[in-house]
Amino acid sequence: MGSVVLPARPGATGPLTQKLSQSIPLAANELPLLRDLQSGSQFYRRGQEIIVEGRSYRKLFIVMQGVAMRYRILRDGRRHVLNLVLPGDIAGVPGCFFESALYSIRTLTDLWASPVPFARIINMFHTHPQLAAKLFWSFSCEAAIYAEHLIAVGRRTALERVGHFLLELLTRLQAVKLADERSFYLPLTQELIADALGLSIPYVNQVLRSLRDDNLVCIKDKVVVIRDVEALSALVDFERNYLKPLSIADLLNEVA
Amino acid sequence: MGSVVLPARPGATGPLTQKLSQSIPLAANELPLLRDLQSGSQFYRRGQEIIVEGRSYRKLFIVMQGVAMRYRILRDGRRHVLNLVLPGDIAGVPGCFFESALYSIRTLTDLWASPVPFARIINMFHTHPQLAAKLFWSFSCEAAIYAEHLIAVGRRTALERVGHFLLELLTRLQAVKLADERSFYLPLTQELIADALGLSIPYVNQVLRSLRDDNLVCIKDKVVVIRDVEALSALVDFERNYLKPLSIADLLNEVA
DNA sequence: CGAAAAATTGATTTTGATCAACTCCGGTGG
DNA sequence: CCACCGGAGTTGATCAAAATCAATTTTTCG
Repeated sequence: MGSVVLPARPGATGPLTQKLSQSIPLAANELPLLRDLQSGSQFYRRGQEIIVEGRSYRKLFIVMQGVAMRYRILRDGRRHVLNLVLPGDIAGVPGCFFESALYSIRTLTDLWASPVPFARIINMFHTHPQLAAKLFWSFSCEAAIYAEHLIAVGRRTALERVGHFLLELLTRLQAVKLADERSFYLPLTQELIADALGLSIPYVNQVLRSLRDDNLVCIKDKVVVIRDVEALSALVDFERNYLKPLSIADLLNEVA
Repeated sequence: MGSVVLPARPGATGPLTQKLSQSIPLAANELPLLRDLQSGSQFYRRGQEIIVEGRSYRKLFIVMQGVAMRYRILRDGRRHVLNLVLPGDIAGVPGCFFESALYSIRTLTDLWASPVPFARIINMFHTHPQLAAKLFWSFSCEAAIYAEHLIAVGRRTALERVGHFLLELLTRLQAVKLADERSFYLPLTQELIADALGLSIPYVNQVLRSLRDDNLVCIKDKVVVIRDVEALSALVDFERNYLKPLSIADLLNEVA
């Protein structure tokens, strides 16, 4: 197990704080707690399994830097990639509330993440109910992402799936300042895309080539450039509503 | 809008209480609150839209009796059914934290459900943090169900998908005493199954016929009988772990 | 009872999988 | 520095699972 503890940078807020603050006003007294949750970064090298299906675990992992994937291997060896875990995401939910892990999580790059024991999260419901509500809200938004994946895989064509996949990553990475208006850096393999979208590798390759030929998407040296976000969104029927949640402020204000 | 308020039966606990209590010990002081949440049942007739995509809404709905589906219509008219909402389920999560509903929810039968304003849920994080944690836990388990759907639609054959779908419903309905060891009553149409699994209607029909011919599953008069649960589970690689969550008791005890 | 919804079936087509090379590239060790 | 190795990308030929199309029958429900 890689286990080099990163020195905590006092001023840094951490990607989770950044992500949350985009749509939820965070109270002054919540910031130190959030910073503390993200302070115990451990190092995991590329290709390492953070969570192994079938084994039990008692921690969540707040990703600080780097990328991982959550996946399952079926009995016939097929793999399905459930999602990519980006900086600011919390790895281990859902699936944490089971005797043993339902899915595996493996790093795609060298990665720093802060492990947080379950008990600490549960405890937060008592000590910081408002912050707990905000995390609850955040998980609900994540569930909306999975729902969109389900629709994409269930009822969309290969081209639409690939387009959605890339546009979603663009939007999610923008939320943590890891993407500019139209491009981002990620070590995506075509195998990974295929396993996330329920497609075969050669067909993903074919779809990507056609997107490249149409000057819509270019992937080179691990940099994904979406040359025309509007055109691609229209082509694949992408609505980013599900990634732009309502500010929870109104609801909280009614209570506070 | 149907809006006949059901008289509250003082002794009844409600399906949500029943479902939760299967894997979470509920404290004595939480029971009245849970009962109260489920007490304001409204009636919705079959085929009615409880939540309409694109419209805003400010309530969740605890289903007391009857069944509904959550779905999305795509621009080309295709429909994808995200899940079935059974008694004891809370309709409206996820998707509630957005400006407008991301999905529609329509009843499949006459249905009674108790609307609960968001503010009341949020408020519970302050007044009953432990119960809030339990609801949070419950939503996380639901997220595991969607993850399994995603795997099924992404990487399983049509036969496996249908088998999983029926076995999952059996297990979920058993948790609220609406199924016996091997059968349950539900108004499933083949169109509904097709739209939930990303298949075409004729193909679903073909798969169901082959299951019937093999004496594994029989659907007649809205009663689904799984003639050999073990054999079907083995055939379609169904593991019910994801529906049997860890009791949260240990985690809560560490705190209380 | 009658209309509409749902189920069933078969013929045909399509999307995307599978199979099989082959290439390109980056790292690594001699 | 270069040969080599393995992973990833690319391509084309062929195949198959499942979609689509088109009736026809059965069931359900008002």
